[in-house]
Amino acid sequence: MSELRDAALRSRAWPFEEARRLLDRVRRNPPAKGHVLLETGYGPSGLPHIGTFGEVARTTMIRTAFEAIADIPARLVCFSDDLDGMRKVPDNVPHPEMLREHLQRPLTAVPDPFGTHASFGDHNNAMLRRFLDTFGFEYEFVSATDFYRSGRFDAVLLRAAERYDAIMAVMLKSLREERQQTYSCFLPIHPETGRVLYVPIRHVDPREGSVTFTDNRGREWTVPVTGGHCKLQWKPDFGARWAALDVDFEMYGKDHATNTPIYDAICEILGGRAPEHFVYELFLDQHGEKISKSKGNGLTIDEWLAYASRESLAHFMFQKPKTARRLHFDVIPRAEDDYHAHLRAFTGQEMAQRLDNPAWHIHAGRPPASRMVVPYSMLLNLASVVATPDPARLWAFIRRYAPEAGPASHPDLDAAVGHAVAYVRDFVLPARRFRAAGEREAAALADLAARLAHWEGVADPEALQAVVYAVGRDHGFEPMRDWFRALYEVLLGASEGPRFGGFVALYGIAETRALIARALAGELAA
RNA sequence: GGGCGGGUAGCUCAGUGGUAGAGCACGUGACUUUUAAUCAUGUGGUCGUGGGUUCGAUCCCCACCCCGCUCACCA
Repeated sequence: MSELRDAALRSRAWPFEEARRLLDRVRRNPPAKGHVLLETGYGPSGLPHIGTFGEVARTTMIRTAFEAIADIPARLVCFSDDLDGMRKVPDNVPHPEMLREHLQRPLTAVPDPFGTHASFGDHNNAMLRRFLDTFGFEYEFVSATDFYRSGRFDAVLLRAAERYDAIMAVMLKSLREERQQTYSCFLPIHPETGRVLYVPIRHVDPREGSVTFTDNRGREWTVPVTGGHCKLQWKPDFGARWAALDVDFEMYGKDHATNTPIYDAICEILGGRAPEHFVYELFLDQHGEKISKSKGNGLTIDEWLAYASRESLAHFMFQKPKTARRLHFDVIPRAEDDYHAHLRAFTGQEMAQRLDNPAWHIHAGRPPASRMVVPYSMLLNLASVVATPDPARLWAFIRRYAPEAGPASHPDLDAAVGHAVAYVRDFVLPARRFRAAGEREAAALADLAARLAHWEGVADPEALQAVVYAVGRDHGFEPMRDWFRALYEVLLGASEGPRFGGFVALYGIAETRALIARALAGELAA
């Protein structure tokens, strides 16, 4: 047995814990399909959110761990429930009035409000795939609409018609009396309106494989359960899908946890074997409230990626999936720095430690070397005080600490510089409040500009600092701090800032004079 | 009511059956000139409560307390 496998079989990292459960499962009962199938589900009623990403990232980590300990291949299916009826119009998409006309129709039957895809469901599916591809996940995408219409689901749907009573017995037990009256596991799609109907089923014909119902205008219809003419209610849909695909593993958030026995029972009624489960905790916002699409709290994937690396997000997802964790802007810098700390630690670690290292799981066992010689939290600080949206200026500061560093040789650091200046652009610069200079301050500023105009030689930070200080002294500032405060408030729009000589050296003497001129002309405070 | 998670330094959180950790914050020093964006260093915790297992428990087991989430209509 290899050193890796030996250590992996004993690792306490959660992906290995899960992988071992999966391995036990297939040892007892090897899958006829010759591989292990992991599934993640996606509801394309809105844009993919960070939880969807997390589910795929975590499932992929388990898959990677499984492949390290088993000789059976593992596949990952990303299943989009796009035959689901659109229950409400999302409030963050264009043309809501158009969408309103298509309520209750399958998402793949609703026109794309963005006008770029064949349907709204296709659009959202494409968004999901774009995100997954950006991260380099290996997966097979399956559309529920295709799955139903292509007939791949038919055998299980026919069995559901045969065992309708058994399914209903499981379902009704979980429902209140009121809902029991109208419940059916089959949701017929109206042949004329194309809407997914939540109507009582009057008759199920297992031999014909059809269901009969009455629509809201009193007309009676009989439609096949197969071929996409009927959809299954979501709980039976889960179990039926597991049975049809022979799914071995699926994780979901704890809001689904109570339903596990129901999903499993349906799966078994339909001849399947219930997969292994993993219930993860939900994400909270900075106030400890659950993150939900409708509330719009928490972070989007795009927001995270605007201010930190993909790997830092993967690192966040690796951490403690069974603990409810806060997901908001403040956790980003730490995620980035922790990720790089683990990359650095990896090199000197024994195999057992490596398998517990998040970097192993983020990079499928082969993490790169970190070139992040300046911590991201420091970069943010630095970018904030310099208040520059220009990566080159930030790089000039970085070279004071790390002269050997550069954008080409340190791509991860360069990316972090880009993220830090994005942060400055989006949060620091808009918060700046410039004020006009007072009379004495204006005179001192004009004096400083004049002395800078006569500057010769290199822009030495210490020499420039001496000039700045001399100007303050000559104009009678007491305490001297008032002079520096004035510089920051008038020129930089903040009450604190960098050591000013150093700032002038890096910002540029001519540029500083231009900045003073604009301030004295009242352009900054305006 | 069922299920799940958390309770460790002032704050946010790591962590391990063998003397308790980080970041931030705070204190001090490095600069004869505001500030820290740097470096060094220090203060700081009966690891929720009570019991059990153990040579030894913050960690494992049991009970309890507090906080939060989640499910019960829909997905």
